[in-house]
Amino acid sequence: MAPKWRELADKLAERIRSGEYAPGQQLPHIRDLVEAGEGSKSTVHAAYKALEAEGLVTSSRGHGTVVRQQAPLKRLGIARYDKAKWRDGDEVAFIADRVASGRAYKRGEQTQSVSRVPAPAMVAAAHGLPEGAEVYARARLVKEGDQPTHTLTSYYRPEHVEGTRIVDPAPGPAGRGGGFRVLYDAGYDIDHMREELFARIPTTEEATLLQLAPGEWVVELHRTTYTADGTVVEFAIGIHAASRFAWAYDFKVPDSAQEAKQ
Amino acid sequence: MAPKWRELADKLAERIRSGEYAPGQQLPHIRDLVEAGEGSKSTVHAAYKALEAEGLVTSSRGHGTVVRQQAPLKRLGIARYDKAKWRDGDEVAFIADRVASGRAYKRGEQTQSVSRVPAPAMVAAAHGLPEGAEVYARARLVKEGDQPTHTLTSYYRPEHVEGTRIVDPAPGPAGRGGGFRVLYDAGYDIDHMREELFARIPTTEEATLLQLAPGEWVVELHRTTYTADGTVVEFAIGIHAASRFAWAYDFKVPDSAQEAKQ
DNA sequence: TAGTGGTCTAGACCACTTC
DNA sequence: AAGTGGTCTAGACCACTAA
Repeated sequence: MAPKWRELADKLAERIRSGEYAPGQQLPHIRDLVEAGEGSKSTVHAAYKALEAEGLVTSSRGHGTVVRQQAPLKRLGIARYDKAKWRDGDEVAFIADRVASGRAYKRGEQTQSVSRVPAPAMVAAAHGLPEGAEVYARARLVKEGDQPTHTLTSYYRPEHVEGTRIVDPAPGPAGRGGGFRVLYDAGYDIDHMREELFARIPTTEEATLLQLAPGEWVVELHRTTYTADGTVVEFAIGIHAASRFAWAYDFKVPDSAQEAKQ
Repeated sequence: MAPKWRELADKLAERIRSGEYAPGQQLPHIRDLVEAGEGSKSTVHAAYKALEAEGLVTSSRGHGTVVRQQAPLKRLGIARYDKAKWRDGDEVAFIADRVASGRAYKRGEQTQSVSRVPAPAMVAAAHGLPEGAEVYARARLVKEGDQPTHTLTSYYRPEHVEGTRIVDPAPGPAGRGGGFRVLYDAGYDIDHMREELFARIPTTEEATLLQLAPGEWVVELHRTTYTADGTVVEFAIGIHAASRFAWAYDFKVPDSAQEAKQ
């Protein structure tokens, strides 16, 4: 026998999924359900809290409890890094994504700050630097309208970017074409990348910054960008609201026996 | 001012992270903390429930509340599909992963069932079949010792696998070399793949099957496998406990302008 | 001011495990 | 039987929002 609060939560969840309670619509008030004999206030509240943790509703004092509308997944493929976009045109990679998905770019959807900092251990390892060596950190918070979707912090070696637009802490994308274009103009043509991703529980700062629903996880993405000779020119860490993104990768099936013959 | 239960949870979380409460160790009993003036039983319980949702502890009736030990992340790179492993040797891809990570393969760590079913919409789309067309589904539950880590269900077109070992519902990997080897022997040499992944809340069945901690998310992976001529020979859906895996991908930066010239 | 969700208490009782 | 976490209640009070 499942607990009473769990049964109530499941009943409401079922009605939400069936569309009986539509996105944006108010759920019954807690006190009404108490009145209706669904349990004490604590019990009904526990059910509502479970629904909130499951991402189905959001509650706020004074307002009530409303069914969340799920933003559609944003699909990220490696095509978002297409050189044609940032080298030949003047789109920034992440803006190109938006154009492709039919959303207009709005000013102010990205805030940026640049600073010179001692490299955290992971950054130092990626760049092959001693821990604590100084690097430039370019931190962005990207929004979709009012809603923050992810942070992205790029770390550069000073000798690669000193004197370029990247170091200029003006807001907005790092000039025409973004960071890759700046590196390109400085003689560092990016060639290949490695992305590593995993999901985890957000820190409280991340939960606040990204306005995460209670219980929502984040996906942390590590991107290492290389030139053709294997030099690391950028290491970036992104923190994404887990419910808003999907990633896709295409690759050849490796064959180490074949490579050995060549 | 944060709620009392939140403050208590944060205090305990801090002690866990600092190592004061080591993995496997018991946390103070709820009634003891009530005695110590940390609040009423409900309040202390709320704090413990939050810690459980955050994956820091597990509680069970009769036993108590102990600090969880986090299994280390298992890193999945595309090297796990290396043809040399399953074509020339007799390792199955997922077993090769374990060998690489120093874990021994134990019999019974994978359960398998094969059935002929109408294709779900997503599977039909991937295979280019009409919805409801029949396909073979090979479902596995993979464990690490006693702990389930992920499910993986492969869908094949009947004409590709009819009469092969794949259709034989015997337990264990699909014979020497696994599913890819069987396809290879049947004349379908796999060439490239597409993987798509996203995080979501588990269904209640998944939470039970994978023994997920309350609040833990899953990562759903869609793998489409092609031969050189673009034929889809396998579409697989994996459900992973989100806290246990990391994925890595290496790729060239695309350049559509360059490709157009070629 | 009235109405919303959120917190907290004290205590009863339940479910499960160990002795 | 004793001890653990989990559920539930009734009611008081708090924090926030809207009219």
